[in-house]
Amino acid sequence: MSTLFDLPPDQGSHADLTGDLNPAQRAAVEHAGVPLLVVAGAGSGKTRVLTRRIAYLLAARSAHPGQIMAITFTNKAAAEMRERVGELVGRRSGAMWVSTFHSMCVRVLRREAKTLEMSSNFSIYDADDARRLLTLVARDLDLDSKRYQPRALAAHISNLKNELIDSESAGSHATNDFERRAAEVYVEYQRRLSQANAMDFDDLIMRTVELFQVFPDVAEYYRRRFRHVLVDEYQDTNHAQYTLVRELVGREPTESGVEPAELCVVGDADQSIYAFRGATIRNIEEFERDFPDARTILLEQNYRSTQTILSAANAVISRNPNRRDKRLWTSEGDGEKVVGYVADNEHDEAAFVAGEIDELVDQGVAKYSDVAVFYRTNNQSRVFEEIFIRLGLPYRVVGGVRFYERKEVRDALAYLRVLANPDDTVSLRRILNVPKRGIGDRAEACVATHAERERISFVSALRDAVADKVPMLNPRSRKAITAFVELLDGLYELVDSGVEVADILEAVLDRTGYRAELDASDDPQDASRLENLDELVTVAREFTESAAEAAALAPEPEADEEPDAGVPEPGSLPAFLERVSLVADADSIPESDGGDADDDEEEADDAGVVTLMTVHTAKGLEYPVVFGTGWEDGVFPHLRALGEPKELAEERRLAYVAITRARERLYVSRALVRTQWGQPAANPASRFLDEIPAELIDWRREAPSSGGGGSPRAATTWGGRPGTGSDSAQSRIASGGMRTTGFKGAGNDWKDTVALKLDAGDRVNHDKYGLGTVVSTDGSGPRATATIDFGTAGTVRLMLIGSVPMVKL
DNA sequence: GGTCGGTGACTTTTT
DNA sequence: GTCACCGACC
Repeated sequence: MSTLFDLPPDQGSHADLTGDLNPAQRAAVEHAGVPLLVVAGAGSGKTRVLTRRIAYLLAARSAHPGQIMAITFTNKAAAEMRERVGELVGRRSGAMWVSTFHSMCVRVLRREAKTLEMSSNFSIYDADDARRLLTLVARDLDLDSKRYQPRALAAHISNLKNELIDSESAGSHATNDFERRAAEVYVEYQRRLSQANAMDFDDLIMRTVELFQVFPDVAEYYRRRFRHVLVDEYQDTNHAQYTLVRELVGREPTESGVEPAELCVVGDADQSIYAFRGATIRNIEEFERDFPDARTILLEQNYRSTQTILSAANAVISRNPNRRDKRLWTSEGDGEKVVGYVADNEHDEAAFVAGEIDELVDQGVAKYSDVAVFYRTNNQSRVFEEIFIRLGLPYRVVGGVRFYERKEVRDALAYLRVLANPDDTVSLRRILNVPKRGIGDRAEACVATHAERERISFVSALRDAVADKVPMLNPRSRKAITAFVELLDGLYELVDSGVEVADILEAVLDRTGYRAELDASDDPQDASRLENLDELVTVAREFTESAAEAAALAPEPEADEEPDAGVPEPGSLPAFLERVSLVADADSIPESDGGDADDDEEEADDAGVVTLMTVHTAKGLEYPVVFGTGWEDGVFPHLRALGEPKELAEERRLAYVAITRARERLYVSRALVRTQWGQPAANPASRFLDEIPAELIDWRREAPSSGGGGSPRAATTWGGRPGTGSDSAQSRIASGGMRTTGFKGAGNDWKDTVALKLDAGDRVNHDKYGLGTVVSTDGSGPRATATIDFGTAGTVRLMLIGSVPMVKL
């Protein structure tokens, strides 16, 4: 870049890009040179900074669009960035790579397939495919499916891949029996993947890193090309993604003199909530160590929420140990207090939420679409749905089983995948007998054994079966297989003759009898399956159409840009499959601010619908009114996190995410008793509730203060000191646990110790439920629970953590 | 080869 | 409570 123009003194177009930014934002946009970390608190305008920075690179620093690579985690984020950059710089944005980690890797891998000695039309296996393959592998290795559950194996192998540990070296990293066996599974799993010409999600990243590391000239090509690398949500990167970024940027000039690219990462360690998927907060925390001359800019001014909401969020997150201090603030004033509510049970809680929404809407304070209800786990949506339906309150649940995870959709896609990649054994075996056509486990095993023995693919083995070359196969099965192979061949002909995806899909559904079977059924679920399949056909139809439109107005290819080799032709079957593999995002989230939402599927009136989702799903979104529900120890924070300081810290970040989604009004609620796993459980108040300063909360309803209907026994059995009589202290008492009024540090304080040791048969007296007998106990340490029969008061499962309002007799 | 009933486990999930 | 998987039956 010419130094002459590095610091343009006064140009109007640059001022447009930075004039309305606060000083920190402007610094982040204008920064040049050393690696830059932008620590962007919730609602601090991070997307704005990223998009402005890209536009600024073009306008003020004479960067070329083709030199820019911006990486996100979700397709939604990528699409939003692409759109907003497009608004700033116009069609030039077409030459940038703005994509997710995974699609960027797929693009590279398809281009460089030859180098890796693989075919560029590889299938992409998602978690479900991976699990199926692992089930096959584990079975073939004679592993006990209880001890070596495919889920656990999948998780372990995924972790290894995230750490860039390949199958050959996994064995030497194993520290126990499970890991040693898993390493064997890993080896065989990789072999089968490669045989199936497939990669799983984690492979996409790992193989790209490997490509860059093993072939420095390939790495140099991309390094020379991408002079600016921007990474969004940096706190969510795992080790493999981190390494990928490093390889892409480079540390020092290459032998032929290519300087490292300019790196800008944006993230917020406090919003890291995907550690369970391998994300490591270390990457953002150690950025300055990884890039020793790096610069860090903090964005703390918030443009979303009231100061009350921000203060609540700050107070909660500040309990996390070892964090970089950061305090969100706003110039917009305090706003409403947080509203708290203690419900008797989850139905009562849902009724409160529904009633409150109703009132807000009646008073004209909010529209339905302004409101979101958050919960920790998907199953908690049920009780809200029940009452919303009863009251006729329009709502929509986001998440849960997603469109592309539905069985019928996956079946249909498996057919398409087999048609695009006949070696895709997992998909082939999935549809072998779907719909039922008389090819059972036994026949499948014969074919599989034959394939293994002859070292041929599963499809070839099927053809051998037709030619009667597969031993032990009974004639009936052979006939069924012959019919199946003929069916496939008919479909292959369609593909070869260039029929468009939607029509191939229609042919699959008709010729296989899949649609006919659902048509004939009177199960209402099958009716909705049919609808989903129709929807899939529509998606395919639109995919081809929009590819055709895009081709018509595509920007001129850049001079230095050769066409991407190996990348599927737009609109084609392989392109469609790639799209649906990498975009598992069909359930669109209703817009909170109405306005620019596409109203295609808006059935309700213009007031929109209430949105229900998990806190995880809510990340990155914002709503004027937020209901945070189920704030109970054992629910949120989740039971599994209670004894683990690290997991507890992640739950607290989740609470921080939940709170900071709210713009104007925040509600937090909990239930004294909640049915979990079919049994009522009395959970204490979430410790996160205690962490919100009492003066910020307006308790609409508190727990009964004197132990409810039970005996008037004194509080001599617990270790805490008597309550101070303040609002929040009272609410703590009745919940089944008095808490200290003073705050303790995060992590392992007295709350995490078991107060009461119980065994089946013990008699107890509980302050609320009275006399009871312990039926059973479960879990240990901080997860200990006891199921207790209180006679007429019912049978209740209680947590034994912290101070329990109960004595052993 | 297909179907029914019992057993056990059960977070969160951007791709 | 519910879903997925396995083993016993038809």
